[in-house]
Amino acid sequence: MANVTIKEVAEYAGVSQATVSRVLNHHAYISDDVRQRVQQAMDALGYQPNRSARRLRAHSSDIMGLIIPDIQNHLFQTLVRGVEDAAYARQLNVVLCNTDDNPDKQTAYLRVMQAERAAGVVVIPTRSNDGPVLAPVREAGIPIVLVDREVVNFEADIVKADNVRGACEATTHLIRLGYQRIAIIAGTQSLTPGRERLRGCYEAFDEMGIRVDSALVKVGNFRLESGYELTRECMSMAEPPDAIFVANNLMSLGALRALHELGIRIPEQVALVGFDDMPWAGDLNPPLTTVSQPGYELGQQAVRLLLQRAESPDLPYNKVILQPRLVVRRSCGAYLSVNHRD
Amino acid sequence: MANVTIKEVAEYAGVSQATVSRVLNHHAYISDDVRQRVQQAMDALGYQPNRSARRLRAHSSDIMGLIIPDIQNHLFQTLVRGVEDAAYARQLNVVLCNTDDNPDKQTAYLRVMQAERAAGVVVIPTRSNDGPVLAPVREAGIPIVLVDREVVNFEADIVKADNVRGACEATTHLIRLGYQRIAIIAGTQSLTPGRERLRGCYEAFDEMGIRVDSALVKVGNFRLESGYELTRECMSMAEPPDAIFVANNLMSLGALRALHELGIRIPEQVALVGFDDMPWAGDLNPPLTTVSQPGYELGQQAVRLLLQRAESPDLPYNKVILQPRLVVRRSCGAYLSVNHRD
DNA sequence: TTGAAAGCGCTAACAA
DNA sequence: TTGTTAGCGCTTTCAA
Repeated sequence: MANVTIKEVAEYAGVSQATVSRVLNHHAYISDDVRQRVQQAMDALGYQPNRSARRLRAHSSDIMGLIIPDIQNHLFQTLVRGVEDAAYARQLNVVLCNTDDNPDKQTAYLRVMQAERAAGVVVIPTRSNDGPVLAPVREAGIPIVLVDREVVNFEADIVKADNVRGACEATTHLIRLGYQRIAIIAGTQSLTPGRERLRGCYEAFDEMGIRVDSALVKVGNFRLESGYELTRECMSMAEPPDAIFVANNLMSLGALRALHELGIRIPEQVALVGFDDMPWAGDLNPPLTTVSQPGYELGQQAVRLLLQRAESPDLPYNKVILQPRLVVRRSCGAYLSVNHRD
Repeated sequence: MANVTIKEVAEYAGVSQATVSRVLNHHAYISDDVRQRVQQAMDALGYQPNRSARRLRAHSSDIMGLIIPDIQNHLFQTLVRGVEDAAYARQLNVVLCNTDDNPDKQTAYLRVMQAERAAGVVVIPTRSNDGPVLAPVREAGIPIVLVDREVVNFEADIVKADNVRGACEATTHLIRLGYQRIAIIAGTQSLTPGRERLRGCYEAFDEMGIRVDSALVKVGNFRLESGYELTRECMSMAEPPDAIFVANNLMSLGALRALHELGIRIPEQVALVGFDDMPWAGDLNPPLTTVSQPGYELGQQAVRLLLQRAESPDLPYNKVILQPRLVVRRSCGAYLSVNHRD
């Protein structure tokens, strides 16, 4: 019943395998008569070409890999949608690999992609020193596009948001609102976004001529628990901050939880600004001010770069930087005077 | 540099391809001497077996498909983690396919999986009449496990939560709290969870001897916008409800947003209970009472059934039903008397 | 314990 | 316009 081969189709249609193959691949120079007979045979038998065999010949396939660190992170979810829509429009099947920020898993998935002769791979690498695992894949002829995070000693096409600018804007916003003791809960410093967002904060302080209190700069790891812990740490200081900038969405949820548990009112007692928007950020308590990254566009651009790279492997590498946007809601206190109902 | 073949390894090591293959597959009866030479050759050359070729011979592979309708839905995200962890522990690589509830995409991905000779596929089908697209895949020898949603005329292993019980508990909870006009925002009725959850509500009304006001039963489609619209509809009634049960997480976020926009206080003016928990449900405004499905366990069980099916294709089909759990927070008004701060 | 050879399903020369 | 044939990289008889 299942797994009909080209040979059987050929016999059924009374032609050679090559002819079936030609029909399959829409070759020119096939008589209508034969084409129809073959089509009918394929339909009748429920023929489905064996991809392994095809790939073995063609040394390539119509799947593309998308390797992300954490499916629970809304930014990556949006990115996935962007990649999928763009890929789907070009007849590429996206296979999603979730590494859980585990380099071993990433290596395993890269291996799979290489072995599958994927048409390309979009990667948000687990670490900045992932070059040695990425390089062989590229050398095997598989185009790679990085998203969000750079890798040392591994130049490649990359799409990312302007983290420095986003963090700088957010921090400036807080300074302008008059907060005096602004705490920074930074993310993993071995990752580009972690470093850049912290840098953005410093730039804002610099520009506004404010001295940084290093006791108020905490470095976390982009996970919820980390935001939770560091927020509690902040608020238990002798002189707690009056505002907190948190470097990603997961950590800001942690911060929110910590503040709720401590019974601290936001933004009256401490203002909060996060990085990465979430569709329900406006439904949180209070509605959360965030720096919104264009996740969907990041994904689309990644596919665009991938296809471009596949076509012209020797072009110089591209760096696409998209602009984030500060979405002001209640948690930063911007609406305190007009909208203060507590 | 890349794409070393078994032939090259064999030449390098001075043995035959067959021998290299044996080393690769950990056959018995190989001299240590040869084994070591081959190993060294593989390392030196950076050999990676070509999966397409392997699969072409073996008619199977070490990837398993996980086909989900919506990566933005937290339930499925948790499920993915459960599947991945279980699969990873058994050396299976999970490829995730996001159908966006689009039957065409689902068909495309199923085709890919079949062509890839996947070791199995875990599917949350887009529609209850997906039987005709699922059947051929199974007939091709690929085990299929359904999760969450049943398919008519397609018996298969299935893992799901006890939707009836979950919805019944939630509704009973609202009734016990004394609400008189309870609205139901139900989900897609062509899907099992949609039907079952609505049934659960009716059961609760029955058991408690309450007459259902059919004007208060609205049927949506499990999407955020749907929850939003129907909630606005409810609240604009001449006699609006004093409590709302919403049949999934996305729709409850929509409901929340609608109520916020209308300036309606929860739970004072209307109580709210959702289905499907989210990690940040406690940080919403107000903290949301939900029926929590064990997404992670659903995923793990699915993999378990899949492997069992792969081993013994002819066993009768299993139906695994896991129990949900009502997580009481503020939105249902249970804490109104003790915790009323507004 | 190892090697030679056939063949998995497909495509692409080359011939006709 | 179609068929014959070789071979992609691997595994697995069968023979040695």
